[in-house]
Amino acid sequence: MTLQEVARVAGVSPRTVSNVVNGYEHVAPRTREQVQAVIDALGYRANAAARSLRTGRTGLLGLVVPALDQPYFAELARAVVREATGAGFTVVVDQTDGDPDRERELLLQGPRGAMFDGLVLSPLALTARDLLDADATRPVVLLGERTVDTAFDHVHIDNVAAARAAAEHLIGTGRRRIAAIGLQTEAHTGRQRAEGFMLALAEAGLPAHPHLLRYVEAYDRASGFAAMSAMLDGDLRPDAVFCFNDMLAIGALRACLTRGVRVPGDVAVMGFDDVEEVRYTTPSLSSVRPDRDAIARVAVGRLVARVERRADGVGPAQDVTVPHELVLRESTGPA
Amino acid sequence: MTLQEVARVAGVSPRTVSNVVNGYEHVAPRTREQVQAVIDALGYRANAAARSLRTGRTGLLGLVVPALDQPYFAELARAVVREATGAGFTVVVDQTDGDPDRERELLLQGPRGAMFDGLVLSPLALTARDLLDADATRPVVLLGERTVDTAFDHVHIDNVAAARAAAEHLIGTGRRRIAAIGLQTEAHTGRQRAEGFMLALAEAGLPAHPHLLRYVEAYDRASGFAAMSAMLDGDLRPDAVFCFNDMLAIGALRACLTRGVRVPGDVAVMGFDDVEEVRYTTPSLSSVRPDRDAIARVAVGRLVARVERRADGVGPAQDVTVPHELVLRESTGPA
DNA sequence: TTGTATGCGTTATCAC
DNA sequence: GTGATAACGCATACAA
Repeated sequence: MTLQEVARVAGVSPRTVSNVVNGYEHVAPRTREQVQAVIDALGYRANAAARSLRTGRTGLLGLVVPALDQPYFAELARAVVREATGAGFTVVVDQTDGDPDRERELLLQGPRGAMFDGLVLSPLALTARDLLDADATRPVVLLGERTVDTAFDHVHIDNVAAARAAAEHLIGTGRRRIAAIGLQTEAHTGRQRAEGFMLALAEAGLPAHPHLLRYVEAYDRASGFAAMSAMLDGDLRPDAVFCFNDMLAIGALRACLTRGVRVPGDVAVMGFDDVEEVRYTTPSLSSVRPDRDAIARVAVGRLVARVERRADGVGPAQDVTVPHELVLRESTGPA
Repeated sequence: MTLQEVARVAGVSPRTVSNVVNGYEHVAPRTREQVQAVIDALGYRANAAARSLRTGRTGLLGLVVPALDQPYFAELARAVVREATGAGFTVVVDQTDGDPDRERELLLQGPRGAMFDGLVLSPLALTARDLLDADATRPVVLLGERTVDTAFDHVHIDNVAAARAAAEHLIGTGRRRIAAIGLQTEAHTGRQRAEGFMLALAEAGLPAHPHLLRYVEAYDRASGFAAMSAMLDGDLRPDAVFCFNDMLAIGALRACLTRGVRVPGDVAVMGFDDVEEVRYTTPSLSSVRPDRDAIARVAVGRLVARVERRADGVGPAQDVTVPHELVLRESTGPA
């Protein structure tokens, strides 16, 4: 079932059928009607491969995340797919498991990468070097702050300010031995949240005891559980803990309850991301809520603008900060 | 950068370059070496659209699920993406939100033209009529039991047996007023799990009190919370509740704890799906674990076999049952 | 083992 | 406003 056949049946040229299919304006209403009737009758669908070959575009956007089964990325993916669909694009989701090679390969349009018109990349392990070396031929939007002067658009929340606000809230409710779980040596996110946390402590004149600063390998429940358990088994017990994402916080919460440590009575727990799950833990978790819909909207918007070479799609890389807010629930006690 | 140019630079014909690119066997080692060198030097990458147009295949598999931010589907998606990647395919994930029209549309043709070589579809609202009418031109694997004689492969667990085993376990620990949350009038999954539940009750000579049989609109935490709350506010309090998925169970758990109802002391709670999340609730949730990896492996395997027209990829539709197991944790008390 | 030539289905460039 | 026709880049039937 090709455009040619439709043209033959409708008694017009392929050109005219193409015009109808693509909603070209200058087609006689009567002609359009007749052609459309034939299209419907024959159930004709344009061949995506042929169209791509001809136009050089695929209608595919890539979304690259560390892992789809992490609730934050699953929720983000949902939002991105919705946005892209609205803009007439289809989303291909790729998982990297934080493998730098895979992230790099996708950034540089490896085997699969060549297929996309554009890419939303949530890098976990990409270095400044990678970003500077990257000479991508297609538009790329990076999620996360712009740490180095690249040609890529960036979309992010203000992680430093968000973490600082979270820590300030804990301090404001009278907590004094405040711990942090989720520090990382490399990853930008972990470093920025640590920075905000430290700023709040310094500002309040509180010490940052090494025992209360916990590095983790991964931002998952198991790591949060392990880190909190280790902390509770030590001599210096925190009276509050700020976890750099919700999964860590859920693991930490479980560690507390398992040991009979009351939350928020003995320890206040604060998470980050505000995934759906934290509303249903017991106690429910306070968290920092990035405006996920805004992230998806802006990221897809920038990408589509560049792919379609719209007026707002040319020019230098943009750096967009979207809002976040502190969501207070039971785990941090009454304000 | 086309295959033609590579051929010109290498001083061979396009045919030879194509042979090298596609790993065709009968190429002189020396020729292969030289051509490969040119390919590397020029950074040549085959044009996916042209290849698709020529071969009629895209290397894309579609995965259609109700919603990516439901943990079960996120975890399933992750497994499917991993399997497909291993088989040299890329996965496009689509969400239907349980919209029958979208499911039907995707079953029949997929978005943006028939871009997929095959489809894994997890239907929520598709009717027998839809499946019988469907005259898909591409291979489709349906997740969920084969309720009507279609031409599609099916992959599923034995929902009736699984639900029955779960209920039997609750009965075996001495519970007598056993409730179920998650009944549905249409969806097959809900009906099959209800059937298994009822069988276990009947077998034990226990009544199925209407107050303890809860229908829900959606399989999410909020619905579980609402259903359990309503039940606890009534006169007949259950001493156990079997929720037809983990999200319902998490909502139910939260409802119990909010009201001071002890779990598992006053009420035992059992979930279904065994998503990562239920290991970290307090108390941790017992659940039925479908072998998700097996589901993904079989589904992608069947699909790829048919797409590649392998020996095991022809012939009538297959119906594959994969294993499940009961995972006992704190919420159902000691066995 | 490798070269030549053709066509996949579409859109775009020219005419009319 | 519409028709004829030429690419787009690749894989393969057929030839050599």
